[in-house]
Amino acid sequence: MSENEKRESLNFIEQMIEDDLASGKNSFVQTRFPPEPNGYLHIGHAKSIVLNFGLAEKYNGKCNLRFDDTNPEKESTEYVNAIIEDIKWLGYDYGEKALFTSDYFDTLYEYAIKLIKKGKAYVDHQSAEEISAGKTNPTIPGIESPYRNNSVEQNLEEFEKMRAGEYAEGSCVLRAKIDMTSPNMHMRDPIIYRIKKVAHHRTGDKWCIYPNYDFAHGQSDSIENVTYSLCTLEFRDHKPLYDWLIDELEIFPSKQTEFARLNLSYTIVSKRKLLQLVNDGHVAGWDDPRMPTISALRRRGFTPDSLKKFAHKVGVARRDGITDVALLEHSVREDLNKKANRVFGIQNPLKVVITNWPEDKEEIMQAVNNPEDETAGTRDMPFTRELYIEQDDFLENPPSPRKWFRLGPDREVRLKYGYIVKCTGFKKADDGSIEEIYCEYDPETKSGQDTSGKKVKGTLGWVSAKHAVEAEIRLYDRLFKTENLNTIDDDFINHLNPDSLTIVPNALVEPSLKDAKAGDQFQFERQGYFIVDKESTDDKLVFNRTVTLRDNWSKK
RNA sequence: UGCCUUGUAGUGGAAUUGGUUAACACGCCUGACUUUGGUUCAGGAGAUUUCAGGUUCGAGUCCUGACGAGGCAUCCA
Repeated sequence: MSENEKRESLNFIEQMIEDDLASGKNSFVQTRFPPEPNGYLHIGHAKSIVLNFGLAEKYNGKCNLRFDDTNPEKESTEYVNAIIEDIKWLGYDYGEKALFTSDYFDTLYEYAIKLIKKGKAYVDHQSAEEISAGKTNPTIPGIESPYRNNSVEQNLEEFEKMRAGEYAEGSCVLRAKIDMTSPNMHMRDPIIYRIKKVAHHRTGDKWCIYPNYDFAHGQSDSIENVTYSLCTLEFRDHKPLYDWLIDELEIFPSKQTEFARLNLSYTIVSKRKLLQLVNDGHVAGWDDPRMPTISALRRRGFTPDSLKKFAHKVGVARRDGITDVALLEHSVREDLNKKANRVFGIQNPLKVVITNWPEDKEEIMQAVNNPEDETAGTRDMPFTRELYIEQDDFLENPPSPRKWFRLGPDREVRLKYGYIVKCTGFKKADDGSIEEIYCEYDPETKSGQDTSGKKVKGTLGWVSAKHAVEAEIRLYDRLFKTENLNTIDDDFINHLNPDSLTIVPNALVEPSLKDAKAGDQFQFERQGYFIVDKESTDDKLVFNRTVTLRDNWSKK
């Protein structure tokens, strides 16, 4: 039971770091988060961010934010800014400024020349198809390029011509000279520089040749003295190349370690597919609250803490699996339960007339803002003759009182912070729907000063008809109806959940919400957590449902 | 039929590095409390650690083999 008994178990990366620190192999921890600015960050990136920045915090090291911007065709400043906003929102400190691989283009160019001079790189004039064909396939040795043994002088000259724009795009590339027979395809003379006569979002027209990932990433890590370069599993095969280049270049020996990317049930985590959802209009944008992007999760009402907690709960390992979204949902509930003030919101209003309540009487009831946080205080709620409750809270023919705690003919419930009322009748509309119900309140049962001794099972939320504030509520459900989207054979678009968004245009919320501002978060009692959307206006409040409350009742 | 990574309750993920009844979390099920069918609290079910051999006093951990899963053959990252 003592403190030292509950020794926290380390994940394999922490284990490695502590071993390195202990053995003196490393004396500090430097990590980096290296997004390519070609899309928005999503929940999977959040895992990586928390891992990299979290490790730096834990071991008193540093974590750089470095944009891996070596492909000008796909990258833009819009994405850079969005990524920076997300990281700041998560609350991480990346030092003085964000770094860019493009800042190292001069150095990288020098590195290429060094490699050529060592006879370890050559300019290949074969077409893309020829190069690809030369690599053959993993089961048989590749074929050497006819340009492979050109002289250092010639390669130097031609590489300079590449840089000067004298060769057409696609006409030649710089290749590392390694081993065309390697069983590892990445070692079969990988392309390290290609011609792209495209302006770069930061360096403009300065360059018409750009290094590839393999000749940029590890080198940038090295330039930044990164000790732990953490990446996802699919880069495992690049590691020998990563090491080979650092070795040949004789630069700081950063080390790559792979971990499994996050897969989430009912969720797609692929930049390409997310882009498709946006482009094809399946969602309203990158920050559509149904998206798994960080900006969308923010708009949906997820907090930085909830995402961090989630990342820690998921853990880090080397085998890839699929995490249940329920864990994400649990993480927000856990956080918001402590932070969000409680209010009453009625999605589908049903009028209740308290027939024994005087016509014009208004009584002010005091409501607790957050039972989990005493400092949150209380608020006033006007109680009047005509109220609204949730339609779902009344049933004309309810099951037995043991199964149904809410209202029905002759049933009693408490209106929270108000009185216990008994249903004495109801009126139906022509179409058979319940138009309004009639109740009598018991004056002895006022909240806080109940002298009746009555006990009721049900407690309902309500809002005074006269004081209610209109609002639009957007109910979100999972974007996809299929649990594991990694194992489907058809187009993922076929798996979209048609009911992922339900708009409730005429909801009513309690008067205290009148001045709620975008970003304010609440728990609508018995319903879920909600956040005021950015599209909310003074005329019409708009709430996004972050997540429902846990519900042990509807499951039965 | 090449190479790399990886197989532990439904899911994620530990196991003092070869040591007794295989953590913990989510989910699920009971019960208690409750002016949220929430929260909290107490408890429970659920694993022949993919399989088959082997080494050992002792194997989830080591060895061999099989099988499964994922990745690698973009002038993407």
